Amino acid sequence: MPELPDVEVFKQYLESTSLHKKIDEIEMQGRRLFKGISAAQMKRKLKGNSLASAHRHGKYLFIELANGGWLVLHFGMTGFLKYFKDQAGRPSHTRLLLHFSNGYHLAYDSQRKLGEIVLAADPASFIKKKQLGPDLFDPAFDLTKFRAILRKTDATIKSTLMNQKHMAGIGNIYSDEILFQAGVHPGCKTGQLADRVIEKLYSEAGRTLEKAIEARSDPDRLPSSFIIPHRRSGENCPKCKGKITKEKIAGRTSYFCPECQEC
DNA sequence: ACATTGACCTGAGAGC
DNA sequence: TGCTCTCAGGTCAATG
Repeated sequence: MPELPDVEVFKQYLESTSLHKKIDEIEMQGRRLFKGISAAQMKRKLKGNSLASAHRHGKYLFIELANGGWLVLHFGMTGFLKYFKDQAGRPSHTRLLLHFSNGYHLAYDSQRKLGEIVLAADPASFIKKKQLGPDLFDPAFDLTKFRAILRKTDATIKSTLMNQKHMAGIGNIYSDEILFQAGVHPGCKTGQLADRVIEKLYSEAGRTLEKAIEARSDPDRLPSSFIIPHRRSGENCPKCKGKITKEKIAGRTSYFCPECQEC
């Protein structure tokens, strides 16, 4: 689930529920999610502290701590946040739980433990260490920069869009959507894309991600012109009514319309 | 430089 | 119903 639009929704959710509340206690489960941090360290840092602000870069959520430092969350394939009051609301694979003094709780849940929870001095140093490319919504990430990335590589367009070192935020689902909206086949090599196709990809990437955030990244709320709600092979393409095809491209299952998408 | 594969984890859904 | 198999929206390392 958690690609750029999902994490943006998590960020807004956290901002509207969990800022500026005193953390009385924390719970941790799933050792390997907390890379290089012991439970004691995490507790020392968070207990008595509060969350001051949130920032997103690609698929990472950075949470500023009132007393300095940042909590960094990555959601892997199955992570999400939940703010709740009663125990009944506690999600079943809670890995990090913050107990606030107002009686509410914030849970980071991840069934498959493929995410990451760490502490960082600040977002910039973490982004540098991870070698993440620019966030898709960074104002400095303009068409010129996008074109330069596509011109210096010759991989499939799908893998280039998903490569977090080139640009941060796009995963398997939304790469399929962007390519569908732009009418580009996921297996095209970047070297064979015309300038005008690159422009189209750039504008559709921004538009698609914006629409996804508006729809809270919920497939049921996405425009019916999107391929995501029809992401099953054999379903009809929302544009041409042809059949949607499933194929493994760039190592990931890709859905596309062979009629509408070409190189 | 790029593609492919498997590993990391757990559970849902398909197929029998 | 119950079992087994396959697959899943992410990332990383090893291999060709």
